[in-house]
Amino acid sequence: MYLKNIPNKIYLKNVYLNKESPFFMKENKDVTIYDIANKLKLSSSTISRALKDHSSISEKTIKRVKAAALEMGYRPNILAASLRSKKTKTIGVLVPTITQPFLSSLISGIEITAQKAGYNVIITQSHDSYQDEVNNAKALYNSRISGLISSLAMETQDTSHFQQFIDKNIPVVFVDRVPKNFNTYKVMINNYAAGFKATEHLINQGCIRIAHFYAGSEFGNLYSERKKGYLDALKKHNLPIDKELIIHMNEVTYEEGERASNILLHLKNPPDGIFSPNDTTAVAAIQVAKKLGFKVPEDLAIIGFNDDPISRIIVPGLSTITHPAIKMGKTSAEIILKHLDSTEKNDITEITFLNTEVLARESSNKLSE
Amino acid sequence: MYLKNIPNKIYLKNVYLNKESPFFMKENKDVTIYDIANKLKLSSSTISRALKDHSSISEKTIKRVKAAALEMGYRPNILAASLRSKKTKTIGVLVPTITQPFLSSLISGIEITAQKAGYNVIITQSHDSYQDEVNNAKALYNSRISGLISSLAMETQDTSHFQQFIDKNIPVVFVDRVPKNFNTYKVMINNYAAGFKATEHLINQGCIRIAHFYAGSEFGNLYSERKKGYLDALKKHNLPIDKELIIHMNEVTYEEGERASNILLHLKNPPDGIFSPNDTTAVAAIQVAKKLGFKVPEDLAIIGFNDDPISRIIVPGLSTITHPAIKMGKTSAEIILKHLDSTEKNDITEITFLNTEVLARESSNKLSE
DNA sequence: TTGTAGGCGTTATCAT
DNA sequence: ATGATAACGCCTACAA
Repeated sequence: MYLKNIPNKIYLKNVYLNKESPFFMKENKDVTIYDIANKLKLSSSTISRALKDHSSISEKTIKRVKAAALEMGYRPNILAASLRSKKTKTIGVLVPTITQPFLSSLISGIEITAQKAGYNVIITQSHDSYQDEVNNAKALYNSRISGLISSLAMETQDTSHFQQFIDKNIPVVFVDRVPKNFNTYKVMINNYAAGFKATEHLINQGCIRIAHFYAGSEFGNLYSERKKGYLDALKKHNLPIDKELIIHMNEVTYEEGERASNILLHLKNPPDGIFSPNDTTAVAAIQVAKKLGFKVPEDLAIIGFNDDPISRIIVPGLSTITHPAIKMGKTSAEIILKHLDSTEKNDITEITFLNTEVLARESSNKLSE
Repeated sequence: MYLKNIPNKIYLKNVYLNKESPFFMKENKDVTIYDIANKLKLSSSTISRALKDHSSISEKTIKRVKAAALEMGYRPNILAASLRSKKTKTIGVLVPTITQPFLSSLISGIEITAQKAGYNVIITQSHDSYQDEVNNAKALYNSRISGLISSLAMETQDTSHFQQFIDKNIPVVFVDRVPKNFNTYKVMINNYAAGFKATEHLINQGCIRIAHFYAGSEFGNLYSERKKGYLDALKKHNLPIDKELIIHMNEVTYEEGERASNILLHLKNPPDGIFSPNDTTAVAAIQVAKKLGFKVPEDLAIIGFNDDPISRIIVPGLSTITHPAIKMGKTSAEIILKHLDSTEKNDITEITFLNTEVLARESSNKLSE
């Protein structure tokens, strides 16, 4: 009887031997279930069960145990539990950067949902570099995350570094910038439909020569889908497609937006509308237009994409496509949690499309004149 | 000889019994140092040492071990190592929100530095709620983070929930919104000096009636320091202090900025300059001023704080105070790493002040006329 | 309802 | 230079 739970007892000697925590320091050893067991003359397994309200433990014991745990300042050792159960309760996030408004909102949504479920969120940034993405994926894998949420780096063409998660049945959710040929959960908006809507909105406002910025690699097919929507909207309304009005940019930065806008607005026959696949470049367009003496929206209507904070601050207010960032984050996290909860095989090819809408502000408002 | 390393062998039976991973699934068991040991007819301790280039292991063995590890797809189990060593290699971050440009940049800096050192970053948001801050602190504590970086919630008056970390010798770094009476690492800017510089800049531009927005609780003394700098700059230049021009706001939001600006610009004797403690409210001031027919900077010069992305996009460009967000993040992480590296007692009362500068754009440029 | 025992994977200590 | 062993704290199959 008095011999049980010995291991920890012996080790207590170390409290006095360990240089880093001599007995006079308050850096006291953590209380374990063994300590509670000894105090209550119970076994460690009973404590373990009681703390989790196991059905086989009597009400009375459960109460005693919990009271003692509280009093002794017990905190469960997640590491030990994880090692034993092989489950970590952490979600890994791997995105290009966290400083873009869309992505920081996305992560915020993930954090809120994870938080509630008692999960930790580990973040990593690829800075749009393929190599960093590969390295971070490896690091997260080694950290034994229980699920991964990722948005691809611009550079990424090959996604085999995500396969390791699938092989271990660790759910992977791609958000927004998703790969074409990788079977796993995806949370995205319908970029084609959004591009179509945005363009049609300009057409409805009376634009007949609509320009488009078009960006990035073909792999994360997000921008090319928006472009398709743009083209099809023109077709539907019998408007000619003028290649001169479709400008490619490498990055969707303010500078690239300025460059593209300058090209467009110096054409002999400049556009009367621009559909920009991003708010930053749309704002650049507004500024360049104003500088060159174009009136927005009278001479040139502009619509962006994302509903970034600037879009409501710029004058005139930028019309844009709403992009439900926080909701996408929450949804992604929910998918992970659901996958982990269910014991059966999940269908990981599920794709969730979230809704987007035209948010009309002044920059496209030609009709009220 | 053939009996050693038995434990794992026996357990292998479970591979066939475990419902979640029957033998025909590829969800194979992780390779452990025992597996390598068996294959090479060595002991697990030798493997463990070899993998860490321990000096007592022969070159030859180290090579053999590493080759085998690679070939067998070994990955170290961080959980087991952490449990054993009581060290986790994770940094916890507890901030009001990650969607503010300043904070997302801060976290980005933290992540970059942590990444390089092989640390994970766990993020949590308090949403400026005291209760959430307390809960998140507890959760991070239970996750056994090795260090904490935090910026206080607006609501927070009491910081005793951070004491648990100090008691366990877990380094805590407060950034930007730091508590007055809590002895630990702090990384901040000199808000007093920055407020002084900003105000003096406006005075040098010829302003003689300078207004100021003033926000938030007194506890995180950041805004009150900026205000002190403002007041002292006026004094130094023998300008009167007019209480009418000092407007308190509860939050530093766009809406509050609009409200405050409207009050100011409807005064009989409106200001000819505004020092806003934040870019968002400064931008609001620009917009309100323009709407009311004030010319910026001719009638009203404005300077903000932070150098948020909007400040260079708004027209006229917003003069502001640079706030080295990424650097603050990197510095905070470095402090944590340094603390963890050193075996001696550290001086945790160290305060690091980072430099800020006036970044003059058009919104305060009265002199070039 | 409660207890026993052994293992999760690694590492430090003490041998050899 | 290498090996045996116990311990980190928790959990669960099996026993009582």
